[in-house]
Amino acid sequence: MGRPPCCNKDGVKKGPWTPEEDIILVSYIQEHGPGNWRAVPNNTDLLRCSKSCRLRWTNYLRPGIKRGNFTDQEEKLIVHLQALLGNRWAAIASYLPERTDNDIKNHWNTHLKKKLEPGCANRPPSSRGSISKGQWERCLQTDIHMAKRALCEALSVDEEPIEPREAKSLDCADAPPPPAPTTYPSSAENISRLLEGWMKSAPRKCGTAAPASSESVQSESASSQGSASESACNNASPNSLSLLESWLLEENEGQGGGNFLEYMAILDDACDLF
DNA sequence: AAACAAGACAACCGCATAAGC
DNA sequence: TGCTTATGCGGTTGTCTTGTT
Repeated sequence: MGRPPCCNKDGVKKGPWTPEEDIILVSYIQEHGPGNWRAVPNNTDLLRCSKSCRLRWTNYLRPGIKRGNFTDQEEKLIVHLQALLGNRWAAIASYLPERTDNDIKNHWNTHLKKKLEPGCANRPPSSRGSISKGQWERCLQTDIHMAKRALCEALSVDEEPIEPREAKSLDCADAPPPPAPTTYPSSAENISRLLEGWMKSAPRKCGTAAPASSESVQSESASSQGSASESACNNASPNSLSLLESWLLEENEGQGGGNFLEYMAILDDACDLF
């Protein structure tokens, strides 16, 4: 179908969000909860379309979002998940609950893709057009061992980089963090301040502390879309990753198979996306 | 110090699909 | 059952920041 009618309306504001707009949006969600985005511009003074509101919330304002540097481990995980799943950023993001799909996509396009391009060893299964659902599911099942090894690499912080040529580029986790941006839209601290008051009064869903800073928060998902954030909420930690880690840990200790079925379930979830 | 280039990231656009009627 | 609308997702663009000359 076409675009939502709201985006065709005249007078819909575009461009960067202002602090005032953020506050309005956060206040509304505080009161009504996320979801029903259509109602947001109607019930507030926001001159934004519903999509814009949803994106602003999910990509920037939502509690539990980790911003800033991607760790070496996160980068490896993204690289391997991208190799497995292709450019299905929402699916990849579900394995990194503190990161948004947009964030992962941006990081991939600006950092990781360039690092991998020379060899193209981690070619994704191109696009959804070139492979059928059934084929892809079979591929995924057939390549389960490859996936396991890849994730093993991804979760092993001490291991060598995936490819020798990445050695230089993937070591940014040790680099000092870049200076915090100072302008409003880029400042996580501003958002933290913005949310601080709200989080103090917001009902605790996960029993985690309110985010004093966006770097330290646990995911308190109020997101409507969120298998990712909901799962993070339920476990107070990225459960998928924990399962993988524990499974791989057992595997490495020669007790493999214990959590394999659970991991298969995770991969089944990934398959459900096709 | 100014101009330019490159990088980084927030936001938008359009398509696909689920949901409701 | 088909149509309309809302939402989610991925690709792309625009803008701001930072680095270099």
